[in-house]
Amino acid sequence: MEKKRRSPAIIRRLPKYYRAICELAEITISRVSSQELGKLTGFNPSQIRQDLNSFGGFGQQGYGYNVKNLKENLEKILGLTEEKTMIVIGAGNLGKAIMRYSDFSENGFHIISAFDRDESKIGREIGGIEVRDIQELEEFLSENQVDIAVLTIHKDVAQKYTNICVEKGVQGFWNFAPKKLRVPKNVVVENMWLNESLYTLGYFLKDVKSGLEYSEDEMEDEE
Amino acid sequence: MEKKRRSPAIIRRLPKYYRAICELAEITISRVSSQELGKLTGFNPSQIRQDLNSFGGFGQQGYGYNVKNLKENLEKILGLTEEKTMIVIGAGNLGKAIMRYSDFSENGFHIISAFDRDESKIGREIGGIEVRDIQELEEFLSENQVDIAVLTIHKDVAQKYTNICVEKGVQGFWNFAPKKLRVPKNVVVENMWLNESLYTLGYFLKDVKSGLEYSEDEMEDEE
DNA sequence: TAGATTGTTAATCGATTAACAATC
DNA sequence: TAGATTGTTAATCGATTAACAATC
Repeated sequence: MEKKRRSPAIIRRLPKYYRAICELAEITISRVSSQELGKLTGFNPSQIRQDLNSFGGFGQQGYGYNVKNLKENLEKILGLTEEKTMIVIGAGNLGKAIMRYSDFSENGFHIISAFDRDESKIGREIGGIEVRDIQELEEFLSENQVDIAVLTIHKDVAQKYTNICVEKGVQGFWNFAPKKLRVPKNVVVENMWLNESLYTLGYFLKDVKSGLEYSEDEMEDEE
Repeated sequence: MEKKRRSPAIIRRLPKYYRAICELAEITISRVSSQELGKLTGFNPSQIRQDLNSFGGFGQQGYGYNVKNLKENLEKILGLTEEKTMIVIGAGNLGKAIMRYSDFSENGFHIISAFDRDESKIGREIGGIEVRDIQELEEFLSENQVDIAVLTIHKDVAQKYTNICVEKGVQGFWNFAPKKLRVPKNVVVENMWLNESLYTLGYFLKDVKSGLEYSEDEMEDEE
């Protein structure tokens, strides 16, 4: 299976292919061409073929891709069939929102605990997940295998708790704190920076408003 | 000021430059070179100069960039000095988190109302913002100028409320619902898709784990 | 077999980086 | 003036798209 170039750009398209394929599977469509997949996702058919082919020949000439088969392959590539453990560090509004958002566990992402320093939160259960004293983080990590730490704490302490997690072998970080983290090479950080996203939106909005609707109302997919 | 090529890639770097410049301003550093800015942000100095220059000659040969000046220019470019109104559609966990996150208003992004269909939420105040009946959305939009709608509702109704907003002149959408929206050309959508982000993290994590720490422990910035 | 559509190589396009002249 | 660093053009690199042979 080890093939070809695989840039982060490719990887970020995979979930989009996966979503489209899931929708097709849901309405029990059994085959799809790169052409059709392109229509659904907004990507170039050629690009889709190349992306998928870099992971293996999932298609069949003259036929296209088998939906069920491709779905399974994408799940395997993305690792959605494997069970992953997560902890949430910082049970504030955002942390709570993530804890209550149960959809992740459908794809193997399980939150097994949350941590906070706030007395009033410690001991409570949110979305069926216990909130522990952040003081116990290190001990918890010694006793539990954790794949991903979700950072929903203040940016000023994000690095501190990242270090503790790294020390204890956590290799994945989903970072909502607007702070660039320093981590060792074999550790992965995925940033979810709300403010940067909003600023970007603000720019494009300003842009479009100053452009004064040059082409009124034609519907098109965003992106 | 109208100059050069400005790809989305450039625009998405601007908030990163802005953050770095803010940090410098905070510790009262008055000048910075593209070289130093590169160190702080992880971008190539050449790229930084080109990016900034596409908006105007903010620097000075032999000196670099004046921090205060560059900060102001970035604010102007990003439109952070202008006041923007936002509404939150869907006062669930995520919606609430955003309503309580007051930092946005520091840069001119003001949430003026929220909407939900849930009786128990309607009439309540969250983070100082009133939650209204979603039935009143259309009326509210007729009476209030809204720049950005934050979509934190279920994906199945995201398009429906987007249409209402578009109809009433809303041109910016910050979309947390995992659903590609169809909008007219002069409307901007910025997607914040948690699940795609998490899937991507999952992939890279799997990748790094299978790579089995080929180069133990060297610290480096992520990204 | 003919038609369709992939897999894969080649061509194009755009974005990043290097180089250097301009100039503070 | 000499040194530094931008602004800007040119070179490189990588990613996207087109083309087409392979093959179901």
